Amino acid sequence: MENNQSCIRVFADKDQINHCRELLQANGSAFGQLSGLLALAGNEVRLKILFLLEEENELCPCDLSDILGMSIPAVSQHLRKLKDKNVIEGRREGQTIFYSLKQEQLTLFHPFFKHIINNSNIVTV
Amino acid sequence: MENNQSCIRVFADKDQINHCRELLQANGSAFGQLSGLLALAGNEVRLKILFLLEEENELCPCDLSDILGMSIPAVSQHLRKLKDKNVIEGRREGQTIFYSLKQEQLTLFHPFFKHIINNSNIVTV
DNA sequence: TTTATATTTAAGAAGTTGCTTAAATAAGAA
DNA sequence: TTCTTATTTAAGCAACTTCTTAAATATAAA
Repeated sequence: MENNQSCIRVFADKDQINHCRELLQANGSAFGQLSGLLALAGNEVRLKILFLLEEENELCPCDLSDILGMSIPAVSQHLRKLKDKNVIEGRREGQTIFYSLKQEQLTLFHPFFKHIINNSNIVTV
Repeated sequence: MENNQSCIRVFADKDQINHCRELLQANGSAFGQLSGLLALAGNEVRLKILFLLEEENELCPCDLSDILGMSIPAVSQHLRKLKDKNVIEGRREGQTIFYSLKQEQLTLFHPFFKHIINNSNIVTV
């Protein structure tokens, strides 16, 4: 931002602005971490994957590809993002890898699943 | 997806796959709508804006620019996205426009604010 | 070992996001 | 009206996302 003659309102409440700055500082990396997780669920495909894992307990990339109607590499790349942020984990059974939700971020994601069910009921009924 | 000889596992559970497809269909546009909202909060700047509006009740683009340390047009463009999805609303007072959270999506976003507070406490204490 | 199956990885293209700068709009004060 | 302040809008650009296709990896079966 090269704009030094920035707006700084005449009636700006300096105390409020400082208080806000401190609020952000006090909460340190929490914003980055949380927004990172929300960005995962902010993609429709990944939200569906999370919802399906909640419902079915575990699913493999192949089945997800079939269910979602998209290529296996595309699904695999979404799963990797979810795994990288500790949202899901995989267990191998022969050639197949079954993915499931990790407990770690479930408290955050759980309300979304209810939100989906509730919202579609309103539309459907 | 041009890949017709798709993976379709030998041991795939056809019933489970069909059940999943129906689950997605039954919930119609809910996934698109919810992921759209989550994508808003999935940006660190916008998450901070939402958090600040929750804390301060209302703030103008100019103050937000000052608090967040970014240009006014950049802030304004984030506010527009939030307004377009009915998450915030503005009221004019002279030349200043004060933005605040709308009740509409508050149930969804409220847990995030608690999450931020809790998470930063863990780190700080 | 060769072949088939399940998954991942990598390179590249197309689309989206989020900033910048400059110009436009809108209201208040001189 | 002209000037200042607050905000929005628009064009352009760099970075990021998400897909595609092809190749690599890993396990199991012939």
